[in-house]
Amino acid sequence: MPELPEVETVVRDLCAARLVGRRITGVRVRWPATIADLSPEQFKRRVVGRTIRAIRRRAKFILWELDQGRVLAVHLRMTGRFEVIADNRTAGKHVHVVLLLDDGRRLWFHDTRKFGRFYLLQDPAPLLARLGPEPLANDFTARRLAEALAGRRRAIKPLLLDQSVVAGLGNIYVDETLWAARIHPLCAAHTLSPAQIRALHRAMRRVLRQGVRNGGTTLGSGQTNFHSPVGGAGRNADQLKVFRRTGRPCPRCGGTIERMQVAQRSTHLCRRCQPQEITR
DNA sequence: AAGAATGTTACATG
DNA sequence: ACATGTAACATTCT
Repeated sequence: MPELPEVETVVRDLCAARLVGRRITGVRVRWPATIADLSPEQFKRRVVGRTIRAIRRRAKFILWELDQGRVLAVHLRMTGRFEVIADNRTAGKHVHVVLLLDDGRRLWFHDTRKFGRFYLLQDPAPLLARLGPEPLANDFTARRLAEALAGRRRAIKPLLLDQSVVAGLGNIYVDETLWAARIHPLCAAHTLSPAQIRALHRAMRRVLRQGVRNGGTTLGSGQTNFHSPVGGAGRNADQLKVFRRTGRPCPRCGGTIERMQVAQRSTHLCRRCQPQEITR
């Protein structure tokens, strides 16, 4: 579900819901594996009483900065989802963590597939140490992208999915970026021309910014699809050019969008716009 | 009703 | 050290 634009949308939504300044007055853990490294009891003991000082994003992590120098880093993985609850509904079976707040509201963590993780840390630096640059940061230039790709002989798609190369892209936005840059997903990174790297850089930022502007991508209508914490679906699905559009016409050239497997992920492309370079 | 699903990591092999 | 491939996590959706 969540890639950079979705996680950014979640963080903005949590901030807009005025969670900063609230104190956590209680914790319920219904699926202990969600809490990394700590027992639910240890987690509860360390979190209850803390005040939320700030909520930020790094790559696909949501960073809850608490008082006493603690940070709760949450990774949503595939189906993790926060929901701010202001009434007295009862939690459904996929709500695995509940945080009670001092203003009477609750925060639910839904996660159908149970891959999401909460890391409660004194210092998040080790967790974040291996992440590559933020693609939307002001200082992420085409030159920095070129540096990140320098000397790499791997195919470009698996490299862009690798969070230590660039942080925040996932399967949707990589396919959309490569289509926009007219680059074949199997193209070896070291064969990209400077012009292609500039195109890739521009495409990546345009595609991600559009995703953020549209409040993320919600695919289909199931429970497991992305929703921001106050319940909204993202509006970006309409803007996707190739992702899950197999067999439909390429919006740029009219060719047929194809699906192939790359790096064990389903990959969508237009072969006419994204020719595979001959690599040796 | 089999296969795929927005993510990551550990492990094996080349 | 680099690269690639597979399995695993757990459940739902098409």
